[in-house]
Amino acid sequence: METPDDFDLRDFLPYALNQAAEAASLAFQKQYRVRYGMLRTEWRVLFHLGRYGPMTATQICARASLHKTKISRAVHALEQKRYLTRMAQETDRRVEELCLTRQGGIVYRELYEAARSYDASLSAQFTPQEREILGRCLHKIARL
Amino acid sequence: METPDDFDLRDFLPYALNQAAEAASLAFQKQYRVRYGMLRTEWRVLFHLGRYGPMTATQICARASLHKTKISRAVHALEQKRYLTRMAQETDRRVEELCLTRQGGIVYRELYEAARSYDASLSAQFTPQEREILGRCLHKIARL
DNA sequence: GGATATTAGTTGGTTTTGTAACTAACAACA
DNA sequence: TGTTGTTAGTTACAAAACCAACTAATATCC
Repeated sequence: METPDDFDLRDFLPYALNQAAEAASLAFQKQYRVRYGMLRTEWRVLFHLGRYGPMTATQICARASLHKTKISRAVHALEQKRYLTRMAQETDRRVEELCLTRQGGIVYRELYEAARSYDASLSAQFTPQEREILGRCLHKIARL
Repeated sequence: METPDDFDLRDFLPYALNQAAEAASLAFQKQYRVRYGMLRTEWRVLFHLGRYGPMTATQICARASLHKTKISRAVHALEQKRYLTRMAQETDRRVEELCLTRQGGIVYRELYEAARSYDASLSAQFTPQEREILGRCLHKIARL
């Protein structure tokens, strides 16, 4: 039996997801990359702290499903840029609570707005129903 | 005016796309990574040659929207593994037509089947309508 | 209390990617 | 022809990601 030739690479879900993710990330990257010299992981950490409040590296790990070495380096970089500070915990001296500085907060809010409007412009490509289904499908795949 | 707090990171399309793409890729990666020691780019090049027939590196570039250095390295690696051969063109000696070997073809067909069945298992998570919309949205975003 | 295991976070070394400069072959046109 | 420009593909170097080993603090349990 021969291989049927009806399966195009573009229809392969992991491939299609990657192409779309790359295109979307690349476009948004410009916002934080050239304006603030941030890397994607740094932006994510910044976002987490800005959006959900101070937390520890491990908590970001869990929320963002990023590896702890990535977090560690991103935190270091953000610290250098004076976007966050570490606060030693007295209850457990291994842990440091991470907290945006005033400046970090300002950058966060700017990027937050940029993210919102970028998301809106992407979402505008679709009907509300499509957008809703897209979001739901992506969540589901991410959780698999 | 305060920043409205209704925009979750998980709803940010580039983020959701990345999370989903990573989850989907990671799972399928095992197929080619551990079984054949291939990288993602290598698998893509292999797929292109197997699915669409012999072609040059530049043609793969265009089809796969991969950078030529990635292709170059992937081709080299696949050559080392004896999965493809290069055929110098007489009309233009800069160009080499890339062609799967018999072994390369066998690996391709195995991975092709693995991809099909993986895709099917992912797609089974959704209704046909959802799957259709998902695919269409992803294509659209990738082309932006 | 003290040995052992766990957890938080960092560091070092290797892989992989990204970017830009490069070589070689061809094309265009004076 | 010969100068200039373009295209195919490679290579070299820098940036980033990945993985495994590490330190330091805490928890467990005898």
